[in-house]
Amino acid sequence: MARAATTSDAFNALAERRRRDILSYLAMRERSVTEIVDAMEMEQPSVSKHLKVLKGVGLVEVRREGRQMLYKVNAMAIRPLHEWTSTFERLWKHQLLGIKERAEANNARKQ
Amino acid sequence: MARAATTSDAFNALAERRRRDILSYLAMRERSVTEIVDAMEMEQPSVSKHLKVLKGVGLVEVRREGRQMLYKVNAMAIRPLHEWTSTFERLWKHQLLGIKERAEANNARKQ
DNA sequence: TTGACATATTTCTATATGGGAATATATTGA
DNA sequence: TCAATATATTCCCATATAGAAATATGTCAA
Repeated sequence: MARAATTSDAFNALAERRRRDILSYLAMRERSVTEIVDAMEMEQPSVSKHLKVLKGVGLVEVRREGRQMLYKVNAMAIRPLHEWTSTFERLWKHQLLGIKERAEANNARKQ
Repeated sequence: MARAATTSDAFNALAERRRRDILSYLAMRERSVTEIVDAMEMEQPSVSKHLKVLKGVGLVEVRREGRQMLYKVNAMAIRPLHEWTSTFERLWKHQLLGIKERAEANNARKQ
């Protein structure tokens, strides 16, 4: 078997940096494909293909306005990622606390 | 160009479901490869390869104990994902609020 | 040293990609 | 109807998988 399809879920779709960049750009507001192309400095066909993947997993929504296609983020689709990572939050906070404590113990020794 | 390597960053490494499962399992505590194999119901070589990818991006750490290799999560490496998704939190909360308001307006109309 | 156990690596293969280039489709205004 | 604008699709190709199978490496205990 090969890697899971980019369109299989949000995790796979967002593995690609360019698609995360596009989503971040869309976070401000709805944008046309041309606006995305200009902002991202990518070829238009590439942008269209990335948008297709994002749409495939429900990360963006589209509506037509004349000849333009206006894309916007569907933030709800990002929640599964946020929630999965949140289950580890306790762990890294614990890690950070350990680092802080060791640093303070070090400082005390140096005084 | 093809897809970015699974080892290029945490986003790519975690796109694979099996690797997320392994990390979730390790969230409880340090585990040997055999324990992971038994829990995940995967072939041992597959587990070793997934662990190699996870280690490659710093998502796990290993230490040897006799003939066993004990793997544990490095939760810090998950933070970039958490933080990236957090930038959209405001948006989905806004979405949820909208859904709630529409539901309430609907209820009021039906009374 | 040898055998058993634990883990890692190699080889193979089908498959899906991302980008580039070219082209197709859709919509508008004249 | 036609040209211009906006977007999508197709074709090509180098590349990196994940899993299966076989094998290699490392460590201990007797």
